[in-house]
Amino acid sequence: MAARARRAEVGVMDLARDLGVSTATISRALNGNPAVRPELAERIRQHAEARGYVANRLARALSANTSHAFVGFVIPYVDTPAYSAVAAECARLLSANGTQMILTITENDPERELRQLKELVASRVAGLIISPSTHILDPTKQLLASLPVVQFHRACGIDAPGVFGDDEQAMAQSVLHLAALGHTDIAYLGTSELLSNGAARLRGIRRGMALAGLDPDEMPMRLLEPTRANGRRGVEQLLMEPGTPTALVVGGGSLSIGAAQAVRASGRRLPDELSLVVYGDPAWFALSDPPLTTVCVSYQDLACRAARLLGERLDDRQPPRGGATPVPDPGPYLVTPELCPAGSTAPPPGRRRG
Amino acid sequence: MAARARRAEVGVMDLARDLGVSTATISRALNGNPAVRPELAERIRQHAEARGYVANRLARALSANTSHAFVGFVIPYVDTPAYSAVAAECARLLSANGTQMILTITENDPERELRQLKELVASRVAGLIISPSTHILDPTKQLLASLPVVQFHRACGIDAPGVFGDDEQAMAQSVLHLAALGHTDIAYLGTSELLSNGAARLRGIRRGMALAGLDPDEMPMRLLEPTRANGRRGVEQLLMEPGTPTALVVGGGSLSIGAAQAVRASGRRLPDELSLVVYGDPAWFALSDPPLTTVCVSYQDLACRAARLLGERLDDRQPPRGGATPVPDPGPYLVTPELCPAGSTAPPPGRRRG
DNA sequence: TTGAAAGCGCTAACAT
DNA sequence: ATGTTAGCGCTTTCAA
Repeated sequence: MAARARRAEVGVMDLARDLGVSTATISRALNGNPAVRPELAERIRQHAEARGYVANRLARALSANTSHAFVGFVIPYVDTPAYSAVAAECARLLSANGTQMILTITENDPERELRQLKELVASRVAGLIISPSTHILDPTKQLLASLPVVQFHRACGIDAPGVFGDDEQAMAQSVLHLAALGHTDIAYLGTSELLSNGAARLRGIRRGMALAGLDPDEMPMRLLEPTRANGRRGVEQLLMEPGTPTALVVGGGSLSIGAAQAVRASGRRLPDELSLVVYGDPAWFALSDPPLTTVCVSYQDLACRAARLLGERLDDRQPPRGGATPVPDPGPYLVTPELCPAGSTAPPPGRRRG
Repeated sequence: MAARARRAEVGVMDLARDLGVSTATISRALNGNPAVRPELAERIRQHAEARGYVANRLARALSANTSHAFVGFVIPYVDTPAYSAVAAECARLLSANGTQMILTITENDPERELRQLKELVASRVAGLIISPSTHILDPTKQLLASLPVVQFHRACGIDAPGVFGDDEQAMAQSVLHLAALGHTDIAYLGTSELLSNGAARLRGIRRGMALAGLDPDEMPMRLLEPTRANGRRGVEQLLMEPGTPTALVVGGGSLSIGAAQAVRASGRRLPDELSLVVYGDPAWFALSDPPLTTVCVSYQDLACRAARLLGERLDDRQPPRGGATPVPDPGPYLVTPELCPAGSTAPPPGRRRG
């Protein structure tokens, strides 16, 4: 009997006919509009349920010209925890809000980013969570200015709130940690200064060096696009240079994985022959032996804030009148990474022998 | 001047008025309908571009009652490569097709899964790529029967194509590998038999045991929900049992990570005191020392096939008449994992000393 | 408290 | 080859 519930596609009109009321009443009841007599509303809801009615989100969003049906989630990659953890958390929070998340991968390609952003506004997304590509295009910036945006991990000079790791602070700390152990020859492998987070990390490193009484300009370093391969490459280059460093700090998650591999491949023993500080999610490094001293970032925390931030921004929609935004922008949220010292850092060889 | 391009929201009507043609012509031109005079079509496209027109996907999808605007991507988790790699690849392929991907995380909760699936059909998704939850609900199955679906990693007894790792084969191989080294006390830590892949892996293990002349029923094993914590727990339990095994096979990605950690924490040396075979993406285990013998799965490969499969299914839409599907269903696609022997497997202690 | 009717922005018959 | 005219399924004035 009930099994023949094929693609019947029940709509408001059907419900209205069934119950002898108007589509308007149906709509109101289903949206919890208090103007409907409670008893009637209940009956309508039950009937809708019984007939297996599911509202067409497209029609709804089209009609109510503003809606929370979709938000866009735009990231360079999804197969690294820095992004996937945030994606997971945002999906969860948005879903609880009845909003669907359109996932979009840019692979750090500015053209692709722009194209996909256009498609997203074409889908009338209520807002956007984005980790911008390195070389963001101008039209992209303009687009971003036209709707609620929350950025994370990377900032791209637009006027939108964002959540970021407080990398500068953490990186400085890691240098001081090494210096306290007695290291003076510290090398840095990090991410392009064109990335806002790359720049912040480098600033931190330099500040740490200065605070430790070392000359930042003497420091051997490599700034590369953040990939595992570059992590390996960077280590190989840095360890081949004259005046080999006794300690290496890596500023970037993917770089760190590659770097740790390369260090092991080079045969250098941690921490006897080299001290190593990596960056990222501790889970990545769980298997390495010895455990690595890590600048730990809580991506979960970051994700929560990003999602919540967008939630607030969406609720700011339709400020009744007047141009002044009542909610003061609290500036960027900083998630403070924590330096977790472990077995990969120790005094340098010279010190230990002396 | 051009800077005041506020939220002007150009629509087909505007373009039509500008150019003195009808909205129908605009629509046709923009959709590449050959019925429009090429010159006019070109002019229209240029004007649309110039005015910064972006078609409203919602209106489009609502009007053209069938569309490829959205597909749903439904997975239990996104922060593990088994899923995120597939998500990335699908997003890429779909995007090239002008389709947006709605990401949905079930966290393996059947209720949540059903709810989200309903929301997806409410958004009139053209199809679905899904890795079903463990205890899928009956209404969920019915829903899945009503639209093009491709499943991956896990099968849930619905009539839909899918792509899976050929785990049975690979797991059998790993047992044979250990047996060839001389192991007779082999333990297995795997995933619930309720999961299709858990069942397949266990079948493989048993087959391997039988082929090696060992009694599968004697084998110590634990079948747990696939999490890292359970990986640790399982190892602790198995290594505490009387008649401690000399080799351990782990069937599951997250389990493997936890297991590797627990083995190290237990102080057992690989491969001298214990041989270990893990399962999953080699990248996870890149840092472990010694390198782990791994059943390697190409998630990228799997992802490609899944996305392509859905592409085909979507093109099958609207079979003009007649009920017979012209394209024969090729059955499940199997991606064959590869056993990569490394330093974590060796002859058992007894053998070596003898 | 409810209904009638006008859209939302686009596509697709059906005319011309 | 182009225009006219209905819708798609819902929300939302405006009236009653």
